[in-house]
Amino acid sequence: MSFGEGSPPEALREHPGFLLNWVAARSRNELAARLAELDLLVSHFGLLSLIAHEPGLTQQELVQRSGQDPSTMVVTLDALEAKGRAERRPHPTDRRKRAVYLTAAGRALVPRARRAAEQSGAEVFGSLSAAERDTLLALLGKVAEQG
Amino acid sequence: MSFGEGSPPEALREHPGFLLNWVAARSRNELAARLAELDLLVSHFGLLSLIAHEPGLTQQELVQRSGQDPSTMVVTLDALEAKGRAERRPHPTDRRKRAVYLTAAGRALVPRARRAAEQSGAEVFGSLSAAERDTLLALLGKVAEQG
DNA sequence: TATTGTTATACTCTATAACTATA
DNA sequence: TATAGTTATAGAGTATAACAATA
Repeated sequence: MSFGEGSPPEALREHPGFLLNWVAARSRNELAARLAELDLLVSHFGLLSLIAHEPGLTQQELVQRSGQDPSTMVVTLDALEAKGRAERRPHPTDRRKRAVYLTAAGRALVPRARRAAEQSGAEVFGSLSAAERDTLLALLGKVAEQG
Repeated sequence: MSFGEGSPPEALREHPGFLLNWVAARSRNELAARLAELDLLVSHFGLLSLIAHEPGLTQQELVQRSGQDPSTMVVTLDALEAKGRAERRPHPTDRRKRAVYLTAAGRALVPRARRAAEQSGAEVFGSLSAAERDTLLALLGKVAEQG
């Protein structure tokens, strides 16, 4: 079943999990399209945000915070580094570790990407009032917390 | 960014789209785990539900209703057919077309899969009250409608 | 000529296991 | 012995393009 395009099949609308996945796929596709204009993948945006939030973390720490696989982290960081948006630096006390920072270009990209994310959010959730959007966010937050 | 395990990174919680995808991935993983006990993939469950809802549709019609790619539809139906859960029959008036039906085993599987989906839903949305779940469903439905 | 279903193929995303260098 | 990072590889899941049969 491929999600997020057109409208969801009637037969499955009653399932909250299905509807959730459908809407999520649409929001994800929207976000991907917006971020593509900045030459950014969704996963790269996520990692960029993490590094911006806590610069100097090791790859292991980024792995823990993102839930990404360590090997995937290597590939993602390679890509960010190849585009000059992040850099690995030697860790001050442990030569096995690499501390990860954003470059100036990477830092400049964060607010632009954040705006793109907000625009895609506005597009997807445009049919909801501000109050409804707050309610949705609160409910999702509640579900996410009991992981 | 791999979604749905542990708890979402603080830095991204403010984005409704991100949170949505996070929760959706968790619900999807939960559903996949439940359906695996019935030897069912999520995409197969979706298609099974579609066929149960409107038996005798052609593959093209299933493609339109599901949003799946035609080539993917072939593979999915092959798998359902190999497990004796669905069957292609000749179309009465157009020899190019195949009418798709569930077998008795396929029909018997639908309520069991539906129960599994309900259980996984209860697991994921367990922290919400019934009223909150209704609200969430209504809000998601509203978002989904304006595709 | 257009449509239905099919095949072969390729691409993206992610995970597993084995390796290295350091601790 | 254990940990951080890396590499090579494989597995889902999905999409693209070309094809045969039929309309």
